[in-house]
Amino acid sequence: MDDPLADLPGYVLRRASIATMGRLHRHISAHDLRATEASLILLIGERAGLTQSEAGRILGIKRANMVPLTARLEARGLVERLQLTGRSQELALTTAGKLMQAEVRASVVRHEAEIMARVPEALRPHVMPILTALWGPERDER
Amino acid sequence: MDDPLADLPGYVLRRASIATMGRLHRHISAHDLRATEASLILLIGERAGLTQSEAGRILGIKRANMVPLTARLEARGLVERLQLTGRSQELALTTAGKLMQAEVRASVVRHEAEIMARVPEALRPHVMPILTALWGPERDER
DNA sequence: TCGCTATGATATATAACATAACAATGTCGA
DNA sequence: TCGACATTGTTATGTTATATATCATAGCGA
Repeated sequence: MDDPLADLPGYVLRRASIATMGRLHRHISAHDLRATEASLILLIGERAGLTQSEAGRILGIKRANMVPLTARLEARGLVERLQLTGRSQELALTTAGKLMQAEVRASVVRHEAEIMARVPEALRPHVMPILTALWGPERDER
Repeated sequence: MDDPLADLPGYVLRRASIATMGRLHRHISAHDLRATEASLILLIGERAGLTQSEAGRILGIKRANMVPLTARLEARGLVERLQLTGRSQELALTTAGKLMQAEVRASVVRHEAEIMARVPEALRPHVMPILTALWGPERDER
């Protein structure tokens, strides 16, 4: 097919991300979870006691969009909201949630291994530094 | 904030893609174009005579979703559809479309330079090989 | 105490993607 | 040659992840 845009880093980055997300979906759809849901479960598992807004800030999800997200996970009995003060609430995994988190983590580990396997071995050490640099805030480089 | 998922290549890839798309948007919104529209204009400019379905196949956009996309660009006088045979139609840039394509290309070139500028110089040669590898085999099937 | 801000929530809009069906039109093999 | 099949463009519709604006309430700082 020979895509004439294939020499544009931004374009290829986007295509790589879409392709990778598709592969991730194949892994975690077995748990009937979406990528955002899986990321929230992993985050809460790693940092119990987070507030809903804090979690959104870390994952780059707006406060308003966190509501249906956590509501779904709560409805499935994976996450519970503990009233912290009057207005904010801690997120925590239920027992079922912790089980799910372990399974998701295993799936993700497999997925991440598959990602790295696509990259020629000599380039693998450079993957994270490059991706992190592309993510990062403005770079104050010389 | 210290994102505990920041060591997962797939997650960082997605965040990098989102951040980069946001920066691209800042560039091309000056032309009142969305990223998909810009990519289609660039593609047609580079490969005049494409069919609507062919363009969709290259860009990874379903045939059904190409309809409103090309319709918008046609309504703005940037793209025209030439009846090729009875059922398929060539896409081509109008004169205004060619002007737009040149402007978009300039914006994209600037954007791509900014992308590479984020990466430490020593790693830059590895960016495209890595991203291309992550994009995967869907691409190199002829 | 009073005003500002943060939180969770609601309603709503949009972009980008998906699927299913359809008519019209090509193509190809028997 | 012709009939079965595949392709194209299209319409309708649904889903997911975004975004914004607004609100009541609750906590904080001056």
